[in-house]
Amino acid sequence: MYKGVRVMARPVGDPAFEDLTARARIRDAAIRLFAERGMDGTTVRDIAQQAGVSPGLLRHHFGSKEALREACDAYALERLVKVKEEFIVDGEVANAGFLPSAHPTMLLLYKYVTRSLLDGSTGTAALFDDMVAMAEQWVGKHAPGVTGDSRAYAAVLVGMQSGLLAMHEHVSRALGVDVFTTEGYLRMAGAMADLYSHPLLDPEFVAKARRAMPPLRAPNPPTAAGTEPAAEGA
Amino acid sequence: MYKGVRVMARPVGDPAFEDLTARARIRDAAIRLFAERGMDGTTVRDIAQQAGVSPGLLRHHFGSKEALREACDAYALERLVKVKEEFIVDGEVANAGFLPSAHPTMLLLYKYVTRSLLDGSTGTAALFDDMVAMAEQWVGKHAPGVTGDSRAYAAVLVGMQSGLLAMHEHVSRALGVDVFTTEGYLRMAGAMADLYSHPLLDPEFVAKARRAMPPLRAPNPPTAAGTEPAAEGA
DNA sequence: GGGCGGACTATACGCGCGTATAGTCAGTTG
DNA sequence: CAACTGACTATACGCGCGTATAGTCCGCCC
Repeated sequence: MYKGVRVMARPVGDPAFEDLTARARIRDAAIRLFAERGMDGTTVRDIAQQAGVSPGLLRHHFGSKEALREACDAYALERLVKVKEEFIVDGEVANAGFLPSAHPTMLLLYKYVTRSLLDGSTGTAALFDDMVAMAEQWVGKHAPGVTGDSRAYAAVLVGMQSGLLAMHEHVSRALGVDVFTTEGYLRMAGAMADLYSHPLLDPEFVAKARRAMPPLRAPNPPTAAGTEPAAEGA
Repeated sequence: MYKGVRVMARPVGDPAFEDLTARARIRDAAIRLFAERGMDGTTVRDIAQQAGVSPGLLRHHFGSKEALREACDAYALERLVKVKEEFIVDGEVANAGFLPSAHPTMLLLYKYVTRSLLDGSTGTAALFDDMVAMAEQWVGKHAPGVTGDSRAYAAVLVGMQSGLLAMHEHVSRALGVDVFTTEGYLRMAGAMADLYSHPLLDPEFVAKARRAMPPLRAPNPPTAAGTEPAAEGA
């Protein structure tokens, strides 16, 4: 155990902490901290302290901070697809789909991947693309009222889903409960079910709005206040 | 004009660049860079260079980087409410609501605010809360099929909307067009209109899933693979 | 049992950051 | 004209970062 600075805060919920190899402890600490503060907001010294090792050991095992991130990405993705496989095995979605997500471990991985998307990881970006492709395929089969741009529909669907998690801090504040806890996640999922199963907008209203769109495509649409991104102000 | 390092890249789309006061140029450059790379990813030296002034002048006018951020927040919010007022004046929403958003200036401000939400600005966090309150009120009046948790419904709605913009990089990649351009934004809006005006999920399926939720609220739900956030792996 | 390799720590280097401060220069005011 | 003010630059300080490197300790194999 690293004694450089007295280690006070151990991952409390983690029973087998001492049993893990240092390499695994570093990776887990990194996932936790990257998920919480992002890549830039986390220092290798932070990670090392959380893992109970010296900063140098991190470099010994992973080579660099960037390489550590890639290892975390790979690990998170591997575990996620493993769960996904278990729940899609026989044909279609065996379970209700989002329910295994309510497990604390899954929630942490979701949080990590979500943050990783914002941090610009190429690995999770590829995951996003896969999900869009899957969504487009799904929409093509079970298609509800998609006007024709199924690609955009799928991209928006996946973007909203992951984006909602990206806004977890604000959604949690509005709900008074952390949406990355089982309780909060289920409450959020309930509202999402509402949103997805009942139309929110009047189709007539939408049609009218859609008719108003084409003229806006001009290079400089004739709209409200302000000329260019930089006008004088307060 | 600052000559410390030869200034090559000026904001090209900005005709009245030279006419702006240095203070305004700094603020505009900051909004642009904060929107693009976030607060942490932007240095005061970057901002100063973009604005064509010395780094010291930034401190002279704004005091600190954090104070500059707050000035940007205030400016962005002020301009946004000004536009919002113009489009809600007489009673309800006069226009189609999201259409003034298609203006380039608005898109930049949206991008800024979205990023600011992720960067933890208290000002934009308050804006988020306001929007949730407004959404809850709206949903209460024109209520579609909300089961009862209108608060969560509103929070999810606003979270998805802003979160979708937070994922703009990935959505843009999927669509092959930047969603913060007028063209891309309108395409995205079209898909959103589809999504909002037609139910995506079978209400029967949703009801079944909802019935499966309560048992999961136990502290450690009996779900898939993995024990705790940290098990040995790849 | 002697050497070899890998896990691990201590220490330091160089860089870029936000910030501080002293100084220059033009315009204004009595 | 002298004094003052405020916009602006030059320069430097200190800190914390990612990274590099030298060294220690211990189990393993011939």
